[in-house]
Amino acid sequence: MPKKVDHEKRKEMILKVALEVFARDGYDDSNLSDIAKSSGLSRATLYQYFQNKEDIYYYALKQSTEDMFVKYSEVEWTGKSHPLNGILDICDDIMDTAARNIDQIRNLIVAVSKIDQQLEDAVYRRTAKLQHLIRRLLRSGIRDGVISDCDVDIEVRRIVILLESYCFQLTYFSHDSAEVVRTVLHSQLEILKKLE
Amino acid sequence: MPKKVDHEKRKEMILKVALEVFARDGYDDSNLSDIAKSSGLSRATLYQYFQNKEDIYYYALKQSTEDMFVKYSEVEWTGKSHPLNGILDICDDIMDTAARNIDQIRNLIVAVSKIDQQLEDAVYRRTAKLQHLIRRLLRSGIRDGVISDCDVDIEVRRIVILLESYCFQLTYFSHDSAEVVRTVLHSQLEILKKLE
Amino acid sequence: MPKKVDHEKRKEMILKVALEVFARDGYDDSNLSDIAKSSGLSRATLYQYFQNKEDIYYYALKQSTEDMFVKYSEVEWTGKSHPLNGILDICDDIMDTAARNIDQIRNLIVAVSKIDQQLEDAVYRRTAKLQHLIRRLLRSGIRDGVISDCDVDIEVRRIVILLESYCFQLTYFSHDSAEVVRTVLHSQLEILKKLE
Amino acid sequence: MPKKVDHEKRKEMILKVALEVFARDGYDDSNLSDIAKSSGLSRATLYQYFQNKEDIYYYALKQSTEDMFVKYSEVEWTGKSHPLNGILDICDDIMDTAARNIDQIRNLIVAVSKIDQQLEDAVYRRTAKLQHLIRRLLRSGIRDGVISDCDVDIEVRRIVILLESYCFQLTYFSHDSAEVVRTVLHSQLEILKKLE
DNA sequence: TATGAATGAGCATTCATTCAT
DNA sequence: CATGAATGAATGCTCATTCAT
Repeated sequence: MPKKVDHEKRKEMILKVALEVFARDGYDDSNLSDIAKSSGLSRATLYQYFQNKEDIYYYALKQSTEDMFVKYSEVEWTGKSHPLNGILDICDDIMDTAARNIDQIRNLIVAVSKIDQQLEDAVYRRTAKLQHLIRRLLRSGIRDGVISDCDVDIEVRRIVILLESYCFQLTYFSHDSAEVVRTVLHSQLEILKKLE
Repeated sequence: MPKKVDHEKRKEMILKVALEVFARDGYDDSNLSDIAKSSGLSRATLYQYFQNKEDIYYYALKQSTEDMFVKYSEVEWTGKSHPLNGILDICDDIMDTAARNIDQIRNLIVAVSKIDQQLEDAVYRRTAKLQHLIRRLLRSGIRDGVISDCDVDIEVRRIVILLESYCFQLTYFSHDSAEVVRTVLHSQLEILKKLE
Repeated sequence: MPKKVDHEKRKEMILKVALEVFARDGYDDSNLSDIAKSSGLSRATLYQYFQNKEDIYYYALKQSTEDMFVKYSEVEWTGKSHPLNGILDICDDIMDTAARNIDQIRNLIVAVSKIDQQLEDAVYRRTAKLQHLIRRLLRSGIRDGVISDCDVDIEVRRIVILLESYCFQLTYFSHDSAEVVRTVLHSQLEILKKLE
Repeated sequence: MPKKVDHEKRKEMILKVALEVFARDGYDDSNLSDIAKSSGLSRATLYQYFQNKEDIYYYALKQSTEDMFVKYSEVEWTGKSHPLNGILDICDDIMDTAARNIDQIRNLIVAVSKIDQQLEDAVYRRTAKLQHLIRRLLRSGIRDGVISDCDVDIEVRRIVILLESYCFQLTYFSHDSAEVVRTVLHSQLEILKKLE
């Protein structure tokens, strides 16, 4: 039973390389030769690990996003002094992460809009836990009287959309522009604070 | 010089057709055969009007954006009851226009990020007059004491960025999501209103 | 209006070359590079005349068979001394033609069995007029009392099948073997002669 | 030497599986992966039993044909009432067998025409015993005065060729068409019967 | 002996671009 | 001016075959 390489490890390695290539050139302008060369493998070998180009793309993105959002399902964000601070911390953390992984974000945006017909659903699914967490924080804040009564669903959506916009600015414009979105987000959260 | 007019007319005609094709299929998935066929010309003839595919794309987009923002240089927006209402009307008008031309917007976003290396500058150039108009309105409002004192440049940038986000949501998500951005924009403008 | 080459002529030239290549290598083992090279054209150019490889194959065969059977719709075969001699002449003519175009025949057999799922129908369609002619000759012979009463349809079918077998022997075996089929065919026709 | 037996057994098993795959998909459209998977072996292992794909094909066919014609070397066919009935029985038996194994026959025809350059010789070799048997039956009939004097070699060849034609019709056309060949064969044998 | 891993060679197809007329 | 004709350069994908373990 010869088993020179760890199949899963190789797969991940390829995906990592592929993600870089896709991020740099986009799906259409990239080609398997590049990915193969960067992987130190032949084009044919890629087909032992993945069905086709789209398959590689799909899994590269999947892995990328799963890594990115997995932590927001944790409970560590709930014990804050003020629920809005919890939300704010989460949002800041997401934006910081995004800022540190611009390539992945860029790729994600271009990518999903091509493969997944319903980007909205795709993002929704991936951020479902995150949205749930924010919703819970908002509700507890309203219950405790520290967040003014508001339509929770709409506020959650606003927050998510601003986070998306942050990523968009990051991708297509600059870090500076993205930071402006951060101030808007902060300001929107501020409005929710109940005046005593 | 009647020939010259024909030449220009035909050029514009090609660009118009090209824009439709690009909007429908995207840059990569479109091809010159389609544009030629839709123009009623041969593929080779396109090369007498433009250097190459990218050239056609570039000018098609340029024309598209120029058409879109040309009206915001007018002065009709200045005579409003409250300068913020003027800004609001302009923003709403832009967003309405965008909503009515989703394909062009989508194209624009994907396009410019490919050709123009500095998307930020490109957008800046195209919206320069618009930004100038908003800035003037803000300043006059502050001078008149109806807009609270604020960093005008930052506010203008916020507005522009939110408008961009509106377009982004329109392109990659849905009309509904985009409308959420509109509420954020309204809310941000509301904050600027001076309390008496 | 430049028109350096006659489109139809070029098409025919390509088909002629293609037929040779297909006849020599078979459909699967042939490739467009070969056809292109033999045509003195580039691979890409072939696609200006035909949709794809299968298309070239299809038309090459179509042309080949149309040429081959077109003459049997003529009436020149009817004025013979004995209707069986007419049939015999036709059959001999077909077999002679086949013997002179072994490559085309070989190609036809391999080809149609791959592309056309219903080879039987394909051959039937192409030999319909021929069958009709033989049927008419048989009937007139029976009416005149020089051909013994028989099931005309079955006899026609026998003749066609023996002609096919002749081609089959020609293709997969040898000219000599095929000639044995000719003697069988002759002998079968002889049986039909009415003894006085 | 138990290993040796296993080796042969496995070889036969592979050939059996291969024959099925080849019969189903044809030589070109089949691939070693399929054969390997169906054999429960890895692709690489096949190369320990056979040189290459063509080798597998060759032996698969060889085994197939040997199985098919092996019984006609027996003597059970000689004790018939009339030698022509013996021949007729043999021919019918062959045609029945062929009709029951259309896939193998089809494969055989396509196959041998590819690998064996001299198909005629190949078939001759495989049917040598059969031809010998028929020849003996014919001669004994002539000697006994129940079969009219004829060129035995030619008649044997006719019979073999009609049997081939039966298989050909079976492969490329239909069972019905093949049956027409059977009537021709019967009719040809009938002619040999000596009139008293 | 068996096989997981890797690959070279090959193929159909697309398309932007050039050029002679 | 306009265009029919031609093509080079890519690209995704397949598969028989080799080899180290």
